[in-house]
This record gives sequence, structure tokens and C-alpha cells, in this order.
Amino acid sequence: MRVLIVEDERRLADALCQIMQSQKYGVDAVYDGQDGFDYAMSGQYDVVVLDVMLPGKNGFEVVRALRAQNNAVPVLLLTAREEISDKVTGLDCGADDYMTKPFSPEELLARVRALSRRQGEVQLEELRFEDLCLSLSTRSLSCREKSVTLGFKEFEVLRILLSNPKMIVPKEDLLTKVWGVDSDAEDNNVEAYISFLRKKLTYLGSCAGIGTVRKVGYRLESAQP
Amino acid sequence: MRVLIVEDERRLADALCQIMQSQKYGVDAVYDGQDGFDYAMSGQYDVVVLDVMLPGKNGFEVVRALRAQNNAVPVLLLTAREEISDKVTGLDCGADDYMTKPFSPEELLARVRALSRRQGEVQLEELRFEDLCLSLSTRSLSCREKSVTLGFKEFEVLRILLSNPKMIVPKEDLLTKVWGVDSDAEDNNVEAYISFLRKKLTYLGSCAGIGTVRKVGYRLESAQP
DNA sequence: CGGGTTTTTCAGACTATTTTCAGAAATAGC
DNA sequence: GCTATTTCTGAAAATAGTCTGAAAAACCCG
Repeated sequence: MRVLIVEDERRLADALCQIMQSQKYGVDAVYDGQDGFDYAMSGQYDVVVLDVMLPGKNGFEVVRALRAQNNAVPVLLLTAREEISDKVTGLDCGADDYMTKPFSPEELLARVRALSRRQGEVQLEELRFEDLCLSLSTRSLSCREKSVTLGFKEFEVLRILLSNPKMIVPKEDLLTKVWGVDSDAEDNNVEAYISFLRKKLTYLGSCAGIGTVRKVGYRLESAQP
Repeated sequence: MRVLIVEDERRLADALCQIMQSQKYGVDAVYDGQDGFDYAMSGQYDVVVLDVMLPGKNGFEVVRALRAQNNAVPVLLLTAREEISDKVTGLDCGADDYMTKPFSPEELLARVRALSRRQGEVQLEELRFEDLCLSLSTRSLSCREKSVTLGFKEFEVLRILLSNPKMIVPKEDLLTKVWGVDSDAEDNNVEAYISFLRKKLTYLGSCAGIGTVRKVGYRLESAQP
């Protein structure tokens, strides 16, 4: 799960990041409305936490702009005071939820979870493909009797592949979705993890495998000799 | 997604290409109105980004000509100044959207995305001709039961031929579209790939074949003796 | 602070693709 | 029919992209 924080007050932004990281969520923070919009448009986030008061472009404008572009990423608005008019404005603009500061980390997490769940249609508890079953809660991958646990990155890579079975997933996508847009990770990182995953698939004896599409990416496929 | 850039200022054209490439979009650039019209008519683009000020034939004329030919490719007009009269003229001519320079890459991408989305959305998933079916997502070519996967260049060459079935595609076009305008590849490269493709067509047992038009180029044709 | 796990980095092996080459084949023009 | 030109195509060489083991580094937990 990747979360975008748009909050100009650094202290708070940092705190929000920490809360997200505590859940092992991938998190990026930006500090003004325009950046918020641009990042949100990148399509790599599952939830955007957006302050209303922002330099450049306020939170309402950001949401409105996103919706105008047909971007449906779930947005949680943050505001300093509970003003009913703000709340209405926010939801009218297309935000999905609304929270007033101050708030507890638990409340924030609960709302973020709720949003991401709502978004992802019935949030699957596990992903399946052929004889594979990836448990999203325990990050374990099983096949028939055997099962192994995956590291965080292994898990993310495989989750993305399992979410698009048989579709080619560009290596570039894996890189930005798992490592983040502005990470300095390189292609070989993806390759390394694909290699790890293949080793585990082999160990499990699964009939599913990860195929390479040269110059483009990878995809989950079934039955290889 | 394939984008055509029509922009006489090389610097800007190059920049636009880069922006598109960053999204993994296929992109071609031409530098005057007539070429713009000709390329746009080829029907292989999802969006055309068209400067208004152009040598030869200006942007308005290009759009008008396209629409007169019943070509509905989405066109995004670019102009240097925000002049309301220009805007009206552009949209009246049949352009789909309008953007004033300067603009941010994000804005451009957002508009291009919006245009391609608005446009029917029916992103071709595969190209067909006779008993052949080229899957654009898996880069595989199938015919009846059999199927083979194509390398990158093989795929590009065949895709262009399939986009213009029975039309003669100049060898020169294949060269510039697949290898790029300023590549030092020579005719024999195209010939070699045509040869590869023929071998695969034979293997598949397709009734379609690639015909040679001496001194000009190639074309897909059906039923050879 | 350890000890275990996960992540990154690196380099050499490996592979598919792409290019190059050269002679054979085909075609057009005379 | 003969020649010049163009195209075809098999094979080999060159290149670019990928895989993977191993080791180093970072991280996490108590």
C-alpha cells in the first residue's frame, strides 16, 4: 500500500509519514498543492492524505482538479477546525473522507484503511493464481501444502503481478510502484527480486511461473514444462 | 498508446517526445503541417499534439482537413498565446482540446490522457488480418492454434504492416518508424526482419503473406499461390 | 549491542535480439 | 538472353538485456 501525504507543515508531515511507515506502508510526502496534484496524478498511490490549507493550490482545488481529470484516487482531507462548511465543500469537491486535526494515529490509520478498502472493491484477503495463494495479511505464499513467507519487497512485487495475472507488467511500473517514483533503485533490483520469487516458486513446486518479456517487463503465466 | 507530435520548433518537438517517452508512449514527430496531416491520416495514433503555427499548412488547416476526411483522431492544439479567438477557431475547426504554451509536462500528459480516454477508450488490444492475430499486449502472433512470440523489432514492423493492410508501406517508412529517423540502420535491416517475419508466417501456416513491391516497400496480402 | 532477516550491489554467465555479411535468387530493362 | 540492380536469406558476430550467486550493507528485533 502506498500513501501520499500532502501537508505543508513539515512537522506534521513527518509525523504522518512515521505513522504510515509503522504499518509498512510506502509513503511519499510533498509540501504544496501543485506537487500534491502532480504526484497524485501519477496513479501510484492507494490513498492521498491531503491538507486543506496549502500554499499554491488548496486542498479543495487539488481534489477538484483530480476529479476533473477523472482520477478517482481516494482522498482523505485534513483540516484544522471542524467547520461544517469546509466539510461540505470538501466532499462536494470529490474528497472521500474528512478528518479534523488533531487526531490520533489510530483514527488516521482506520480511515486510511477504510478508504483503501472501499476503493479496492471488496479488499481481497488473498490473491490467487493457478495453485498459488498469496495471503495479504500474513505476506505468505502457499501452494498445495508448502508455504513460504515473503519479504516486504518480494511481497509487493508478487502482489502486483498477481493483481494483473497474465498481463505484462512493465519493469518500470514495478520499479516505481514498489520502490517509489524518485528512488534510485535500478532495473537490476527488480530483476533480483524476480529471481528471488522464481526460486520460491520453484521450491513450492507451483505450476505458475514468472515469464520475461524482454525490454518490457514480466508476467505471471501458467504451466511451463 | 501512440502519439504524434507536429511541431516545427525542433527543441520543443524533442522535449515533447521525451515527455511522451517517459510514459512509454510510442511517439513520432514531424515538423510541418503537410507531414502532420499525412501521418495523422495513417490512423496509427491515439492522440495528435499539433502546433498552430506551422510552415506549410497551419494547425487549423490540418485539423480541418483531417475532419473533412472523416478522421476523428483526438487533436490537442498548442499555441503560443492565449488568444480567445484562436481558441474558438481551433475548437471550431474540430480540435478536441487546446493548450497554451508554456505548459508543464504534467499538464500535457494529463490532457493527452484525458483525450485518449475520452476517445472511445476502445484501445485496440489486437490487430487482425485474414487468419492472423497480433496481440498488442503479449506481443504474440497467432494463427489458428499455433502462435509465436515476436521480438521487439519484429513486432513493430509487423504492427505497422497490420495497421495498413494491403497498403504499400515504403521500406523507408519502416526504417524510420522502427529504427528512428536518425539511425544508421540500412535497408538490409528491414529486409532481414521481413525475412524473419515471413519465416514465422510460414511456420504458422497463415494464408497471409508479406509481398514485396520492388524499389518501394512491402505490404500484407492474402492468399499467395 | 548481536543475530537474523531483508535489501542492495556487483560481476560474470547466459540468452535473445539485432546487426552484419556474402552469396543466391529474383526482377527489370535492354 | 544478358546484365545491373535489388532483394532474400542463412549463418555468424556483435550487442544489449537478463539472470543469479555471493557478499556487503542496511535494517529490525529484542
